[in-house]
Amino acid sequence: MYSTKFSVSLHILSLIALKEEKSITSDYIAGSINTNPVLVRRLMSLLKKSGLIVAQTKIGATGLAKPANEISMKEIFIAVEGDAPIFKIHEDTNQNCPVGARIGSVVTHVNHQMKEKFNEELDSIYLIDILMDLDEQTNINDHTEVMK
Amino acid sequence: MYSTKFSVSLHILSLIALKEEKSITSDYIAGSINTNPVLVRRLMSLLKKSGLIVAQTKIGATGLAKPANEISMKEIFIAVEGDAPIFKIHEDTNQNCPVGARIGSVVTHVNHQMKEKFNEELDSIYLIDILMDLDEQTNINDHTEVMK
DNA sequence: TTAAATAGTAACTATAATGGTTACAAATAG
DNA sequence: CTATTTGTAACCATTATAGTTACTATTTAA
Repeated sequence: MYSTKFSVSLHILSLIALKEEKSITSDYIAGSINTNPVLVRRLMSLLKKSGLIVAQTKIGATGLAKPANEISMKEIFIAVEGDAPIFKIHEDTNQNCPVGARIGSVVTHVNHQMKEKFNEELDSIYLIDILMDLDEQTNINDHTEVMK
Repeated sequence: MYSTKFSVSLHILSLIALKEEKSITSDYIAGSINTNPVLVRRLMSLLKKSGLIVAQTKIGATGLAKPANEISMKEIFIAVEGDAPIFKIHEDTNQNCPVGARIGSVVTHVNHQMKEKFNEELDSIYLIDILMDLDEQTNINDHTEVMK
């Protein structure tokens, strides 16, 4: 199972996208997630390096680096989890066994196939969809007061 | 990234499916993988519990529990990696923040969506495909001697 | 110009999962 | 019976994650 990095990043990006002030700090974001600001800064640093958000010292994140309908889950996932294959492969199999000698390339092929489909799916969902889902929930449920 | 359990399981299942003797032991399989027999037995135990192979004390695995064209990657994956969601979600978000209170169900939805596609893809590949790939490789490359 | 705030990062800790190993009881073929 | 093999328990080393403290660099704004 992949770590919480991806889902926490969606939380961070949503807060930045929906903020009403002109900027938002890692301290504030950490307060919404209920975690440590350093953890938030680490993820924000990755999101910034991947060109998804704009942030600067002293004032915090000023916004998304591009519109929410141009930021796909794939970009976000790769930014924080990397672009590694889906599963690990045991190297160093016995080359004297016909199966041991050939299984590597066969499972690597399956691995690539899985990864391709996985990325396709990630690439079919955009940050705007997340924001719309959040908004829908807001209308359905009673309106919670803005965090203080 | 998922562990080597899935790819090692494909190795194990291939050996069992292609064996020429009437049974095959965890010791022999471990020799082809180049790992420890206990690790192989642990995976074989899971594959047996999920109804994919038949094995018994003293003689080892006698074969697949059903034809290779009826064993999907999904069954194998779930047998050894479980059916957990794709990524972890940070619980305990701040319920006083409108985003913190609602992001959980939104990312859970994305998680399910990803998992569903992932399973669909796993369910489109069968053990017979792996065996055919192995066979194809055997015909292309020079024939390695059977492991002794 | 200075002071306060904040990002960015290094370093450390605790926890959990993985891959590997030793050891041994239970089962069973022969 | 006995030798073999599965099925587990228990342990260890390594790695990744999540969280934390502490510090430097930057930069707004007074």
